[in-house]
Amino acid sequence: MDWEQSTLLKELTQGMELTNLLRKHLHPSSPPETRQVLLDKILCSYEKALSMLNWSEFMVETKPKISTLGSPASIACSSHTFKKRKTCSGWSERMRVCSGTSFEGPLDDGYCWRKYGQKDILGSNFPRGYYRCTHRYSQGCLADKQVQRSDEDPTIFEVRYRGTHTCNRASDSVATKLPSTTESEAKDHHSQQQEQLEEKQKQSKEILLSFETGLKVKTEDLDDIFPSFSFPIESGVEDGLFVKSLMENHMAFVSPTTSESNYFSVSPFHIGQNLQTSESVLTEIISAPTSVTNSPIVDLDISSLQKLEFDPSFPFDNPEFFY
DNA sequence: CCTATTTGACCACA
DNA sequence: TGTGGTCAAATAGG
Repeated sequence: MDWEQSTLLKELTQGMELTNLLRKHLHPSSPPETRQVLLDKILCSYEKALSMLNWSEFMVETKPKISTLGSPASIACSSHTFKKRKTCSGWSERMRVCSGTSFEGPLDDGYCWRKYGQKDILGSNFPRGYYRCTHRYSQGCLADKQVQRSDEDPTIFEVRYRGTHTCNRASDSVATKLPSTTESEAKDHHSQQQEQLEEKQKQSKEILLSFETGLKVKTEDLDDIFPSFSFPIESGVEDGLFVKSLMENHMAFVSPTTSESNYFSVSPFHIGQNLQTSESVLTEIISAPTSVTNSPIVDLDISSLQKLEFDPSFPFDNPEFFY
């Protein structure tokens, strides 16, 4: 956790320094663009710091409790095959990503994941893939996800997320902050790889965009499966986290690839910002169907989320953002 | 070379 | 002891 602490400290310190810098540029003679850039950078720093704190807090708060997630078989199979097994806590609720066609493989959610395992799951027809953020060691990003093809509908992928992304893809192309003896040579190679990566993501998103109309993200409220488990205090946290994961994905799904719209290539930390302002609304949307006992599945279309993702105060007109 | 994936081994936990 | 999660060596691929 030393890395996390130092990064947190660094982000907060940077935020303070930038604020001081901004103060100097408050003069009307100073160009407004500079203020805008500084403001954006400050927000970026603080959001990153907050994002890290959220993750730590989440780890502490949810660890002792039993996960509200059922076994993977709980959804695919009827309840008689369900085992009340404590899965690894801290996972977000399940999201079901449907491609609408027989589109091969799990959908690209905009992040770089590295597969580290695959396991056949008892009672499931399809194996579960285990992924972690590519930047786990380079940037200490602790985001994880599990992907499993649904038994009911093989075109649907059930995706579960754990942790939030603290990585910053924008910083990849910039020289790495970590001390490295082979920095210069690694940098060239890295930026080259980054280009390939971006190209790959671009292609995926283009495909995704063409699928947008048929794309569905569903969640299931597992309180129906765990009626005896009620965590009124934590449920808000969980909803928030779930929404965060959901937002991150939708963010990726709707990301345009054109160069003129930089906003959508923004880091997840900004999703967090928007999330905080609109969380109650989103939570309401998502938790509303929990009272519906016979249909716990929620369909969320892109447009409803897209509206919420837009922050009217966001500086759309600033091309320097994240550069 | 380097990075990503595959896959059997290993481990923790119930 | 069985299961799900993770590790790490082997392998693939650019």
